[in-house]
Amino acid sequence: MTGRFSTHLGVRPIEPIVRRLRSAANLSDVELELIRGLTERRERHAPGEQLAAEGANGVRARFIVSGWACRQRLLPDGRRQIFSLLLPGDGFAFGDRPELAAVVALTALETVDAAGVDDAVHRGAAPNLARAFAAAQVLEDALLLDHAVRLGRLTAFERVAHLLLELQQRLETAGLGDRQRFPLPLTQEIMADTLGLSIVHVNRTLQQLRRAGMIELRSGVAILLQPEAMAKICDYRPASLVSNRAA
Amino acid sequence: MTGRFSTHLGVRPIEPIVRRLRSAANLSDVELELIRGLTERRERHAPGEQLAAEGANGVRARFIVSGWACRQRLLPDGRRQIFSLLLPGDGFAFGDRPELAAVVALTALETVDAAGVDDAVHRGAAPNLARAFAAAQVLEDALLLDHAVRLGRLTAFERVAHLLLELQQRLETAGLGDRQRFPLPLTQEIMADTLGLSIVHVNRTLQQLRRAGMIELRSGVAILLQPEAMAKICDYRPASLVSNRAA
DNA sequence: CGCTTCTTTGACGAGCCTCAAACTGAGTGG
DNA sequence: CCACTCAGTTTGAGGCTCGTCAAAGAAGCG
Repeated sequence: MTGRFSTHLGVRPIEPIVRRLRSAANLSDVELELIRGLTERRERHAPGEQLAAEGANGVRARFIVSGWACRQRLLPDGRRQIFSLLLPGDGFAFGDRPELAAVVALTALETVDAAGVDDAVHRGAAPNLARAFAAAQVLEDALLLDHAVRLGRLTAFERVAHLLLELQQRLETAGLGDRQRFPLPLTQEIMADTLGLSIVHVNRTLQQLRRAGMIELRSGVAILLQPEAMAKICDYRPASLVSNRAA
Repeated sequence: MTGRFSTHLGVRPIEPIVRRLRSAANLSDVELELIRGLTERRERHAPGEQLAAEGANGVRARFIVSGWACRQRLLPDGRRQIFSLLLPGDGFAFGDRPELAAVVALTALETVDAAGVDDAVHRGAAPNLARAFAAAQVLEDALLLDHAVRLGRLTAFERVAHLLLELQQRLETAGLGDRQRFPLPLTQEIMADTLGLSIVHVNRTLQQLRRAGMIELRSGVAILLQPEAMAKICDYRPASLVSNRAA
């Protein structure tokens, strides 16, 4: 039970997508209908299922309706690096570029085909949506740079804090959490592979954050008790500030 | 003296740009002339000079003619993370997206304005160039993911080896090195800030590679004595394999 | 030749990893 | 309804990797 954050029976299941796009650009009524009308080719995926292979071409664009996924790469010896977490409202495989990382479901997942929307945008038929997509792309790039800083120059403590703040912000934008509480359906192994740490060390670092009175974690829900203090510690600056100003 | 690799008095100074673009798509004669005709607004920059600020909008597109630069971010306490090294033939500030990282000269640098080329591509006036730019963009993204793996999941030894292999490959593509030898005008501090390591540890890791008989470093020139063995150790896979197939 | 920047070395300590095992909680089947 | 299982979390012990501090060489440059 994830309580108010349950994602599998949302009354308006498409809403996270709408909220995300609207945060980037004002959409026309026609464009809104285009998004809200996305019901074709809705699919369910089990945790661990691969939605797109690394190097794949021509994958159809999809939005994530509920559940979490990630973009990742595996090394031959089993080491894994997760590049980004994909939340409800996020999309992948837009544009016709090859996939540079595998897309994998982390939880039970619901996705919907967005090839039509992708086409409309590239045909020039949806200028506001095009702007929203461009902004989303900039945001994604910015998040990847943030991630590189985390991996290269932050301590374990800072990395965990920084990631939690990023997730809080993104989920709030998608309408799935508030300033303090948000769903966090990740195992510590997933966090470890995201943050470039071992499982054990992630566990100990989370305990540090708890003992410091900064966070609470219970049954898939995270609570940030002192978001400002956390942001100061790890120099967190909301990446979306960039994207909102994209012409 | 960097010998045969000297970059400051090249007979055909634009050639690295041409070679890079040609490796991604076949250019028409008109497009080639467009590139070779780039002589306006040629500029020199001293090491450390900032060519674009983080968050800046509307920066004019430029190609690097000679010298090395990087994209980077600084933390308030002075820590630095370098996201990518920009080599002769590379460009930056293409498209009208905000700069997500500062662009800074690492050596004496020569650049040339490419706003005209950028415009031509976006007006649809240079379809092959457009394809080359798209491929370059994919390659850049792929390199950033490689970088994230390096930072998150490779050991110091693997990181250094992986970076050297990447640079060998990119410089060979630009016509500035061969399978074994290439110019490496980086201080160990720059490598450290690229690889998420301390200067001291980079130094000791380079010595390890030397003692293992894998590399030689002398006065700004790197020699890979066993590129295949190195590639195996750090699971290096040439990122450009992806980009060459971009539609 | 003297300065500065860069590289190298040593000593030491901290952060993070590995191995191993106990604990918890949510199914699942008898 | 209660073992049983399995995935995930937590704890402990020990050690390696990597960082910090400090200072001594080297190398480039005016």
